[in-house]
Amino acid sequence: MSNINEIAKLAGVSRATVSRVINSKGYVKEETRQKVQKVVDDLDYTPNQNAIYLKNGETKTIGLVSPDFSDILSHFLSSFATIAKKYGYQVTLLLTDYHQESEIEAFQKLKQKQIDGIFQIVRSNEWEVIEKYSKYGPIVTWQRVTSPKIESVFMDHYEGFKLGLDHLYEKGHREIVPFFGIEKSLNTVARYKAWQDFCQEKGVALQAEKSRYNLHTSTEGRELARWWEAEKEKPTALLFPTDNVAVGFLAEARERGISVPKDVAVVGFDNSSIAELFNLTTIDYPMHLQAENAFFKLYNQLKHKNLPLHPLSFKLITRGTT
Amino acid sequence: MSNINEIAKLAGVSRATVSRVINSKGYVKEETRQKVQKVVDDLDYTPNQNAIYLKNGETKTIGLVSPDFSDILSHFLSSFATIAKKYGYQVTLLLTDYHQESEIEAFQKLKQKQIDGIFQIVRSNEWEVIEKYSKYGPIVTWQRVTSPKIESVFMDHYEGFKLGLDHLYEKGHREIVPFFGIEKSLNTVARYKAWQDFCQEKGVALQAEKSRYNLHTSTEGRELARWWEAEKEKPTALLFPTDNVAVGFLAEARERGISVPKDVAVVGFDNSSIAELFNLTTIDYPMHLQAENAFFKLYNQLKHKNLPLHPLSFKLITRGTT
DNA sequence: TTGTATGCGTTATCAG
DNA sequence: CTGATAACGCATACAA
Repeated sequence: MSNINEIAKLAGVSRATVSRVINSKGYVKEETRQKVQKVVDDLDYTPNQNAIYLKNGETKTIGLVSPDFSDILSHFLSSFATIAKKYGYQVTLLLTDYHQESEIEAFQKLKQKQIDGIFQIVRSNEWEVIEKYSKYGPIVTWQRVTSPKIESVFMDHYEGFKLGLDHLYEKGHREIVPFFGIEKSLNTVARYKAWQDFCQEKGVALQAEKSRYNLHTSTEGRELARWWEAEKEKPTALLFPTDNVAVGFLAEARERGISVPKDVAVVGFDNSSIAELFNLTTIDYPMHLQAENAFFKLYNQLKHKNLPLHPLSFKLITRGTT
Repeated sequence: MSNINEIAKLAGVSRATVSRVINSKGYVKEETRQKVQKVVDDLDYTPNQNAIYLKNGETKTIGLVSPDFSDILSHFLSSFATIAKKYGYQVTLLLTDYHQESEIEAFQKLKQKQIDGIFQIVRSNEWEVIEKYSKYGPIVTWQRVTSPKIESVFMDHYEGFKLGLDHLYEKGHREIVPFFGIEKSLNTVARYKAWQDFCQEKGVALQAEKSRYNLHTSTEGRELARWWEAEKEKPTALLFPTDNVAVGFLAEARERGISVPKDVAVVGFDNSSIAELFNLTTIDYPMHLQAENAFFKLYNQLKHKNLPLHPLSFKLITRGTT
């Protein structure tokens, strides 16, 4: 279509001047600036990004590698993309569908100069395979990893879950049942371990048969309220995998006349905005800051800067449901 | 890093020859081919895609524009990406989060030569705004649209839903309750209209209060089984928004000793693979073919070809649940 | 304040 | 079968 040459010719200036106008860089007399701008507007000209990428040797784009559309991804992405944009970067989603080859393809984009860095939610290939790509650009992951080449923004959910359990114990509860999200995820494993250790430490019985996995929606939370009501030996406190599930429970409980926390105490997880609306005691999980840190780590490597990172820790937010 | 020049120097040949080896194009003596290949392997060389894109004037990439991660998107994407790959195209996901400006940014990529064409699930901007971008590359959409510039693979769900309702009527059912997916979606509106028209045509009562919206998961299907069981005036037939929801109903029904289709007839929607496993009567919704058509339409415009399109129509698949 | 010249890394045409 | 050379569209150092 139209290129910088054409604009230059029509405006009666050199390509360099057109470039200066487009990028508002360097000195341009206001008069010529307007002249050039008019031609740009008239021809509806937009620079060819591939030429710019090639010239600059960077794409100002970060690849976000994930095996699928998860709930985490969607939250993470929005925080990550926002902070990235603030620093002039775009984010492109690279879905692998749990295929190792697709993941390799994503990393190849780093090598092929299509993206400047990668943030990886969950890996499919071995770390040794992934590590090799770090020489083509920075790689940061959400998972726990001990590699000098790959940085991480991992948070140990063991700590967070423990916070909730201890809080309920202090409130006098001895019949605590926790629920979990994705069964095989490392975070669920860590949370489960916290439960195990808690039971052993406090000498209370771990009633595994009452717990459940793969809970995500508020609809499922509602269902749990019906389950609790029907249960003969009712637990006195429940610890939910997300605020979302917890508020489903609260909504159904309210409709059924179950009194929280009198009949049963409820603790959520995430401290999402809905938690406050339901006056829900929850564990603050600073995913937003985690996403910012992830970007900062990439940016620091890319631009040899030293932007400070947010300190990350789980926090108990005590509200009215305990 | 290493570029084609370096390879050429080390292999003692010209850039042109290296290019021929890399792309297996043109004549190269086997001996020199091997010599070059060795250097390529040794240096772990990969061509810079931006240079290739610039040179070729195309990226062999289609942008898939969607406002969010929907269930539809995930299914559509996998079919679409598969057929695209077969023709040498990649697919990149462009999420707009329902923001008009984000959608514009996605279309800008067409203008900036970052993608060759666009498939759009659901628009946020007016068609007049979107149309303007069609001069930079082909645009195909999943929605209904009458524009000479934008092609569509729209299917009217009215037809499909009608098929299910008529089938149940023929089987003698007069107490039919349909359920729906996303409340405001155009497809839901079309399905609802089919229900209205059906009731009027057959002279049966439309019991809107028994129906429900926003049903997606099999867990929600299970819940509907419990609802049905508790209901005093039980409908004799149910029409579900997706097979997924329907099989949840079937699973729960089985556990509760509800007999299908004796106690209640069940019809799904989509004819997904799970439908066959549950011997579920359903409406075949050829999304896979729709995705292929979407790509073919883009490809035909891009390459001035004339690949034939699949004929698209809803089909009733009668199985054991009616 | 503006223009000239050069290079980013690749492919394709044309000669040899 | 191979190499020199000219694009692709842009940004920038340097000169003017």
